[in-house]
Order: sequence, then structure tokens, then C-alpha cells
Amino acid sequence: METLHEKNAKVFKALCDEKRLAILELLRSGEKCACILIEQMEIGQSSLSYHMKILCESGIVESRQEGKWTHYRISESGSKQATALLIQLTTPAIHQTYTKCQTKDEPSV
Amino acid sequence: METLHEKNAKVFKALCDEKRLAILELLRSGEKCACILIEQMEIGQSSLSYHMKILCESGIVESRQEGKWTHYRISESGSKQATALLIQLTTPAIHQTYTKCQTKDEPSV
DNA sequence: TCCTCACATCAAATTATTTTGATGTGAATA
DNA sequence: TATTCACATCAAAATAATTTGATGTGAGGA
Repeated sequence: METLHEKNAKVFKALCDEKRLAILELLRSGEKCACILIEQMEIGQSSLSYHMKILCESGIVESRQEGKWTHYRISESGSKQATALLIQLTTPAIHQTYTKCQTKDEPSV
Repeated sequence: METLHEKNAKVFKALCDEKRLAILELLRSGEKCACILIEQMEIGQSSLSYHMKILCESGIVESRQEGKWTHYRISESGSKQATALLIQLTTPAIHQTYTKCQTKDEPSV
């Protein structure tokens, strides 16, 4: 089974590779077919397929079949969820706790 | 030299490891000393040091020396920059362009 | 000054990710 | 139905990230 942190990490794994950021940049200007991404990224076909799978599984990108072709686009809902997750992870908890060092007897403040 | 995508990827690399997400979760409840993080994470000292370096270099965490001790906390400005970056990367460009498939003559819409 | 503590850094081993080339699959067309 | 095209999947190789244990460093205290 998968821990919550593992699940959350997957979203950011999609974003931690420069090739995938370059793909996202291409998709910002509109939906694109895999063949166009292969051409513009100057990347191998199986390599692109691998990256698109990671992007789609993160929810940030979604795909649409049209006959033989697969079109990819940025998912608005997936992106919003990712942003909400990032905010949640970095927003201080309401109840701040002081935990003193193991080797110290007194708080420092 | 470092490309922009490489630079941006670093921010998300900080967030794509479940151990680092667990560390962030601990820091959400308030600043903590390295020794506390080692204890609560059940992790080796050099391993924690490695993860804290990545978190600090991403800007999401900042550190403060106090004598022999190092205290870590979530950086509000760093977190906001990371959020802004994620929004920027996933927001469609104003001018959407249609790029037709290499093998197709007509747009699909 | 010498010693200890808290942490950083390093190198080697381990583990995970990515690339590459080959092969599989399903849609469309002949 | 046979073939081609677009893409997915697989396994092996290449590369990158992480862990581990040893050693380095700088702040304090004896």
C-alpha cells in the first residue's frame, strides 16, 4: 500500500524533471498531439510516452484519444489540486508546538 | 550552466521525496532542531543533513544557527515563490496556438 | 588548549529514475 | 483481412538520487 506522503510525492515527481517542465511549457500554449511533442522536444517516442504517463498519472495533464492520435493538455482541476496540496504542505499548522532539543533543558526563546 | 527548467525542477525535487514531505509536516507545527528531526524521523544523521540541504536550497525551508544547534523552519517567502511557480507552470498561456499533427492535413476541431 | 557535541561533507554501496531499442496493441485504411 | 500508423510497454543499459559509515569542522565547555 501507498502512504499519503508517497501519494503526494508523486504529484511533485511529475514536476521535478526538466523535460517534463519543458513539455508542460509546450502544453501551456494549447493541447498538443504526441507526435508534435516528440518533434518539438527532440526526444525518442518511448521516452515521451514514459514522461506523458507520469504527467497524466499525477493529474496535472490529461489525454484525449482521437482515432490513432493522443492529444495532451494541462488539466485545470489537476493543476488546482496540485497547487492546493503545495499550499497545504507549506502552511504552518494552527497550533504551533515547541519541541526542545534532546540535549537542552531550556527553550531558546 | 543551469537552464530555467533545471532551476525550477529543483524546487519540486525538494518536494518529490516522501521523507522530505514528512520533514515538512513536522516543521508545519513549528521550528525544529536537527536532533529532534533525527529522533522523530528515525533517520540517520547524515541522511537528515542531506535532506535538509535539499529543502534549504529549494528555498522552502530556512535554517537558523544557535550555538551548536541548527533550527529549521518553513520559509513563508520560499513557499509562496514555489506556489507562484507551480501556478505559472500550469496556467495556460494567453495566446493559444493550434499545432496540427505532422501526419494530418486538417485540424480536428 | 583539549575535548566533546552537533552537524556537514565525503566516498562507496544501494536503490530509483530515465533512456534506448525492440516488440506489442488497437485504430484506420487499403 | 492484411497492412500501416501512433503510441504503449518491456527489458536492458545508463544515469541520478539516496543511504550508510567514516571523517571533517566549528562552537562551547572543561
